[in-house]
Amino acid sequence: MGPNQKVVGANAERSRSHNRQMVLDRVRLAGRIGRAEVARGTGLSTQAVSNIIADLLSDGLIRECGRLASVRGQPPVQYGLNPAGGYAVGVEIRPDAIFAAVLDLTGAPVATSRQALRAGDLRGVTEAVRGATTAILKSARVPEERALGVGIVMPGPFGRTGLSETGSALPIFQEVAPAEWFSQALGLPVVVENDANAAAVAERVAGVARGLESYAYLYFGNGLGLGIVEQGRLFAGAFGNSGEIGHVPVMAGGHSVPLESVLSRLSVQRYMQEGGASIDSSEGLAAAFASRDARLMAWLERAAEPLSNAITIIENVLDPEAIILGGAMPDAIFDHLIAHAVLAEQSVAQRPNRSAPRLLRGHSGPLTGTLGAAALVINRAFTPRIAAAT
Amino acid sequence: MGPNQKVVGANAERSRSHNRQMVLDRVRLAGRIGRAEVARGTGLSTQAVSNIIADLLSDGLIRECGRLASVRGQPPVQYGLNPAGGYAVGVEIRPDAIFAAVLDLTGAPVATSRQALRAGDLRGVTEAVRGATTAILKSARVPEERALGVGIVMPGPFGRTGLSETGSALPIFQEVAPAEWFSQALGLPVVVENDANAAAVAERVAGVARGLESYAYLYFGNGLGLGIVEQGRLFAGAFGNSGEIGHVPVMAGGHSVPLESVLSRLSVQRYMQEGGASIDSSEGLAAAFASRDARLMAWLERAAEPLSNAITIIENVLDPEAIILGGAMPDAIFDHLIAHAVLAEQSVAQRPNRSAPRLLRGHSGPLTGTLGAAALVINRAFTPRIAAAT
DNA sequence: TGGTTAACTCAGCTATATTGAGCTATCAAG
DNA sequence: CTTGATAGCTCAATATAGCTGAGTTAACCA
Repeated sequence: MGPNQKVVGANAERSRSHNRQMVLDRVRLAGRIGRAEVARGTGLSTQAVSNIIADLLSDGLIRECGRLASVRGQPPVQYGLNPAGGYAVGVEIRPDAIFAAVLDLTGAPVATSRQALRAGDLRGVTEAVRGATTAILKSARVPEERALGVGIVMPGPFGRTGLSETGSALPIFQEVAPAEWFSQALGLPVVVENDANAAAVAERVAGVARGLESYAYLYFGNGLGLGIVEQGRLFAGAFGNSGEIGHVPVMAGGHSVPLESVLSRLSVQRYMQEGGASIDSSEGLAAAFASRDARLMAWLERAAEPLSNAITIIENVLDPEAIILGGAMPDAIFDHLIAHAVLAEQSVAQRPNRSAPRLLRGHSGPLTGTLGAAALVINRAFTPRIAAAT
Repeated sequence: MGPNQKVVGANAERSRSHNRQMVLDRVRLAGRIGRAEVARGTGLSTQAVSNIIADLLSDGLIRECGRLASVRGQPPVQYGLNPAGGYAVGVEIRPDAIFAAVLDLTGAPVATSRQALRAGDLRGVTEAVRGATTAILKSARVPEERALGVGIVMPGPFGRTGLSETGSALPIFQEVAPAEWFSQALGLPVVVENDANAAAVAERVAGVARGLESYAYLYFGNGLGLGIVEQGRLFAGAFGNSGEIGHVPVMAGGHSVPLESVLSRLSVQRYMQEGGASIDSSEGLAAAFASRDARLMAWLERAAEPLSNAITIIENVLDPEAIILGGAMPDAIFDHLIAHAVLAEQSVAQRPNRSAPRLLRGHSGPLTGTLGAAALVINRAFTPRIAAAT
């Protein structure tokens, strides 16, 4: 969240940690890989890679996975991630509940939980997060030393902004820096992001963005957010509030309205309600779509143009490899939106040699944000940086 | 341009180079600074800084600038950049001419030149760039070993895109990677970017973005581009074509048109021409503005809304510290645009504790791109990275 | 069976940062 | 004017970690 990384001087120790993470990232990306190939990919000597691999093995983060039968020479010993080598907790703070999840090192979910949030004040939220964290770690039987950290997703924007009055943000964190606060309270490393960023990272850890370096994630939460990843790094903006694409004005019905008022979870719910149908669950939406509910189809019709508009903006401003659509809506609706989006012909994205489609469907469903929160931690464990968290 | 940096393994040697650049960047940023303060700022030991400073001194990149009278203790020896320690060449390739400039290490211009471009084919352009480079280095009396590199600005988008047919790009570089090509041809390190990115970097090296880490530069060239800098790094996008904000559709006169058709140098020229006045120089525009030419004022009036629109998009999607307006137009017009832009109240940018205004005027005038090209090189010399240029 | 290739290992080397002791220059208080 | 405090700086010793080059191992191929 925000500028929480600072470029820092390199020394032997930090070099090692940087290289370790780089090797780990290679292993993750490749699935299984030999040392020599890691060396070629990282620019390190085989010897250095050997030492680091030995380290990672003894830490239990990776494991041997047989040998590759190659064409010539000694067949390389393959290494892959050890799923049980580390676990990440994800916590999503919503107005009325705390969702939690545990992922293993490969990004596979191990446990999920939900508990009501009674008190919305600082102490109440902190206690609830602490409770959820210890409970889910216990229920997933994660040994203490295998807990890599906690990712927390909470509604943005962060800090004091002109949007604070909208009530979407957690006002209790306008003054307290949430990451440090929770890290202190939980005794574990903590990453805090908004839902869109978390979802974006999750797709890279284990999802459709695997192998992508630069992409954008259009996240349908209550509002509409945009998670931006470039060269493997989250784009945070100066104050950690990038990606508020929901507030961009678009034309709808002849006048200019905020994008998220016509393209978001809340928007579809309101529209359905105006039509007489009250739907407040993903299942309800999925059912309405399955039965081709007229009101829902009308909303989809109406949403197509603003969506295309948003895509044009994202493609031209950010030049991503692909745009991922996902969040708190049913799969089928995203598939429909993707199928019916009108993609501009005149666009830098309209390149003949694309490797990924311009639009992808990401993880969807009510737990997207929670799983994304945990993915933040996994991602950080794999991201090399000669930079210290503040 | 594009993904031309690759994260690479750290070793002692690369650590040193990283630290060197970090120290140099501190010195640049501070103007004059003592070793102890550099050490505190970089996280290095004073000893390490001492060694690096000695290195930089003997390389002539920095120089002693007296001592600071501090409150207590031994007054620290101050160091500052040595302007003559290195020179950067900037080359801007336009359809009909090659502009060149030389900057010293502090970013101050030392020489500029212009020569006609006869042949627009690969060989012709290459020869012209080589000619311009050697000529201007000679005329500025830069010793060979003091030439840091060449920054080249050419119209994007780069590579094959859906926009290639628009003719704005240099088609000869659709297949050849320009940076490697010119580096080979010139025997010097080469950085290639589009005009907007170059201008953005220039403001950071010596301009209004000094001290800013995350900002966006709205560049008025023939079209309209956006240079994005986050945490001191250029945001390139997946294929080096980020920032094509000119192609984003906006409402004007009741229907949707590309932003740059109502907000760009070409747009104002066309509009004036339709009104009967043919203006094709910055001086002409400045004069028209000074005399409050009715047609120009009408254009400005018409441009205000699309500009506000663009600003809203940039602020919400990128959350910059500030947005800089600049490029190939007169100062006065930018000042007018800034004064008359309507900034959304409902924006993440509307924060109470801003340090920079939301809009700034950057360098303007016909040489903005050329000077920016040279600034790219300066910037690279100061940017620490455990990453090798490809 | 012997040659070729590539992966891997071992031991010594080197580059660089850190640590701690000690020196030096300035300011402020007595 | 002396003394103490503070901060900048230097020197020498130490530690970390990656690199190099020679040697070993395991497969394939003729």
